[in-house]
Order: sequence, then C-alpha cells, then structure tokens
Amino acid sequence: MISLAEENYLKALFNLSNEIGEVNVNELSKELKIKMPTVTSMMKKLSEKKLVYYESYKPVKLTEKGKKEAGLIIRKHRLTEMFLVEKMGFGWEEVHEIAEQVEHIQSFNFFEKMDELLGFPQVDPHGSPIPDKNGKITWVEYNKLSECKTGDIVKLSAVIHTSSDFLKFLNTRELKLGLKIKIKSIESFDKSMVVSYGKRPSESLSHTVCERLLVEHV
Amino acid sequence: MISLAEENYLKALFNLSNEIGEVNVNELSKELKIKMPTVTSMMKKLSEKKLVYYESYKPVKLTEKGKKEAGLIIRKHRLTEMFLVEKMGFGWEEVHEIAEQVEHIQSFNFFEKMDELLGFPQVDPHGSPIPDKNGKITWVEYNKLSECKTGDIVKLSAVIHTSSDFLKFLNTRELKLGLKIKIKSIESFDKSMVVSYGKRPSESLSHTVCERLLVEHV
DNA sequence: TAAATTTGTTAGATTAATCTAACTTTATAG
DNA sequence: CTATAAAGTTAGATTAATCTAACAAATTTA
Ligand SMILES: [Mn+2]
Ligand SMILES: [Mn+2]
Ligand SMILES: [Mn+2]
Ligand SMILES: [Mn+2]
Repeated sequence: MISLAEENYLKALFNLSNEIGEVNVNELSKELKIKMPTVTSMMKKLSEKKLVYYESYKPVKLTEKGKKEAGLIIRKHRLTEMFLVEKMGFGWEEVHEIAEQVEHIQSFNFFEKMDELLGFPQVDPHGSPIPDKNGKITWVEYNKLSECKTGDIVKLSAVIHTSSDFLKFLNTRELKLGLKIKIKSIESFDKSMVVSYGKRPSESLSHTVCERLLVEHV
Repeated sequence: MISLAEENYLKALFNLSNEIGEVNVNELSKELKIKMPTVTSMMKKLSEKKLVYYESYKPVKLTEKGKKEAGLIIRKHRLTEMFLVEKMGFGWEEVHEIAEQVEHIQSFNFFEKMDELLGFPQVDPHGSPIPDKNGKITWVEYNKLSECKTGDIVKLSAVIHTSSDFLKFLNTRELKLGLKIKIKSIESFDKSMVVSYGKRPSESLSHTVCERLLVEHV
C-alpha cells in the first residue's frame, strides 16, 4: 500500500523529472513545501519499497514501478480535472485544488467511469497528456508561443505553470485551448507579441505569457 | 480543523445515535472497528474541541456543533452517493465505499455543484434524507414493510442496513425505491410476506427482508 | 585552492492515531 | 448481595509523518 503522503512524493518526483530531468532532495523539498530531512527519510522509505533509486548526496530517480504508480496518480488527477470541467461545469482555473484531493481516492471503477463518460480523453483541461492505464504518457512536442515568429499561425494546445491567477488572466483575454492565433508582430525590446485571434484583432501578450503558452503550427 | 479520523468518529456517532439513541464507547468501538482505548482517547480530544459531551463511564453525546459537523459530512456522503448513481451510472450497491472516501473532500463548490446538477435532492439512493447546508436532517416517518398488514398497498421509500449484499439481493428481485407493493398474504409461522409489484404477481419476502424495507402507505 | 554557500544527512523531538496489557468501574446473574 | 462478566480507563508502546538543531558533504565564489 502506498500512503497519501507517499503518493504526493511520487507525483512530485514524476512532475519534476519531466520538467528538469534529475531531481535532488532540495528541489523536492521546495516543491512539496516539506523540510529536507523529512524528504531524505521519505526517500529511504520509498527506496525500501522499490519505488525510487536513492543514494546519499545523489539525485533521486523513480524506478519503473515508481513511474507507473506516479503515472496512475497523475492519470486520476487529470481525469478528475477533465471531469470537473466537462461534466460539472467548473472553470479550468478552479479544478486543480479539488483534483489534488480526488486523485487519492482508491476506486478503480470511479475513474474508469469518468474516463468512459468523458469518451477517453487524451489531455486534461490544461492540455497536459493523461497517462494511460499503465501510467504511461504519450508525449506530444509543442512549441512555446514565444519561440514562434511573425506571420506564424498556430493553435493553442496547452498551458504551463497553470496557477489559478494565470488561468484567470487567460480567461479575461478569452484565450482557450484550440484557438487559432496569428502573430502580427514581435517587439524586439521586450519580446512581447501582438497577436490576433477569435474576435480580437489585436492583443498584446508579454514574453512571460508567451513562454507559458504551448502551440502547434497549423 | 477536523481530521479525517475525527470526521469518521463524528459520523459514526451521528448515525448510531439516530439508530439507538445513547451511544457508549463500546458500540462506537464496534462500529468503527477501532479498539476501545483508542475511542476513549478520541472522545477526550473531541470533547476538548467541543464536538462531544464526554464524561468517564457515561454514554457519549454530540454537542450542537458536533451534530452540525457530522450532518455536513453525511450531507457530502449522501450527495456523493446520489451523484454516483444519477450522474455516473453506478448501481446503489456500489456507491457506499466510494462515498466513504469522497465525503472527506474539502471543497464547498464541489458538493454545491453536485447538489445543483442533481436538482437539490432530498434523499440519497437508499432513501436516506440528505442533511441541509446547516447539517440539519428533516426526518420523514416511514413504516417497516414488516409492520404492514394483508391488503395494504405501499410505496417502497427507503432501505435500511444497506450492505452491498442486501442491495444486490433487492436487485435480483427488481425491488427499487418508488415501487408500489401490494401485500397479498402473511405467513403466521415465519412472518414472511407474499407480495406483488411491478411485473411480479407473486414474490415471497422473508421477515428479515421486510424489516429492512421502509414504506409509505398510499 | 581556500573560504563561503548551498545542499544533504543524522539525531532527536513532536503530534496524531493506533495498539496491547493491566487495572477499574459498572452491570448482570445466580 | 456477592461473584462474574462486560464495559471502560490508564499506562505505555508503536508507526507514520513531520519538525529543528547540529553536523557533513558538495558546489560555487573569490
Ligand atoms: Mn492539476
Ligand atoms: Mn494530492
Ligand atoms: Mn469516511
Ligand atoms: Mn446511503
């Protein structure tokens, strides 16, 4: 059995290693807001359980078993977020906190039913891929909007750093997944972009914003 | 803050006091499958928090605050059961275990949304009343089918002792809430009843079963 | 490379929730 | 009304998950 606390460590490890590759105790500690000595002792425990590879003073890595368990928790998280948005009418900025709790529910059928009712979605409301029943993720390579050039027409496919504040900001600009965006110009001094999309012929987006928007070329 | 463990004690206390009136440590211990010394120490803690009245060797009682908190947890439990049945397609025999976990989710909006989507239901899939937003239950007085007499026509309104096995048994007999049942005869030697309902002109129900079916006279 | 900083570990304490063993109080049965 | 049984408490141990303080290793900076 994997406890709720252990599940949160596995999930954090999985997410961090996809973002930054190797994960050290310090980073895990910051991510989880748990002090380093606690993280160290949890790594020893997870290592006993064959969920991570851990050696003193070295970065931590998930084992295959650990990856699978983490993937399954993230699957539950993302299916939940999708269900909350698609079937219960929540906004994409409201669902993370709830999913953070629901992901720990132990019931195969509960998430199976969500999956069915949603028609087996491949991504969550933020465009993040939903792991399959083996915890495996199919990665799709997107580009950051910030890396596109003037004249490009792209489709908004995912957002990163999905804080509630950032998502609310995107709401105010009517920026949603699936939207076609045309890059009209790029300011060289601050890398901000002027773009058009939907019913908005001219919107200015800061470089910070553009770095958080993932797009596909169309 | 009320911990998950504390929530389970409050809920058990609420349910038991509605079934049997005064609740002593021993009964609580059996209900929760937690040893008596643990229950005693938890009663001291809940007493500190003004959620129960507790004195050594006396039965335990919920305070008004305790009743409200317990009612709100039961509200979440029953809304969840209703949502699982009505919106997710689960059978009434499958929902209790899941609701037992979901009831601890901390999110006003999550349960608010369920309530709305369900159209503010008054009872759960087993006919148990759903407490209001103040944790208050409106009790409706039903009769046990076992206490009815030959010739009575009644509506099945709720079931008690909602074990999965019992509910599966009711499924095999197509017994559902809302059904009109006519009592054709009662065997004096074992108090079993011969009844008709739906497309079933003659079904025999044991006294044990009849004691667990709550009905309204029509 | 030596000093300073950052990162990581060890040791020991704390809190919540549980248990067993031993003892006490209350209830029940002769 | 005593003896036995049932219910309840106290004391002390255990496990999981956290913390702080002190120390150690590794990395960065000067
Ligand atoms: Mn999320
Ligand atoms: Mn979580
Ligand atoms: Mn519960
Ligand atoms: Mn129920």
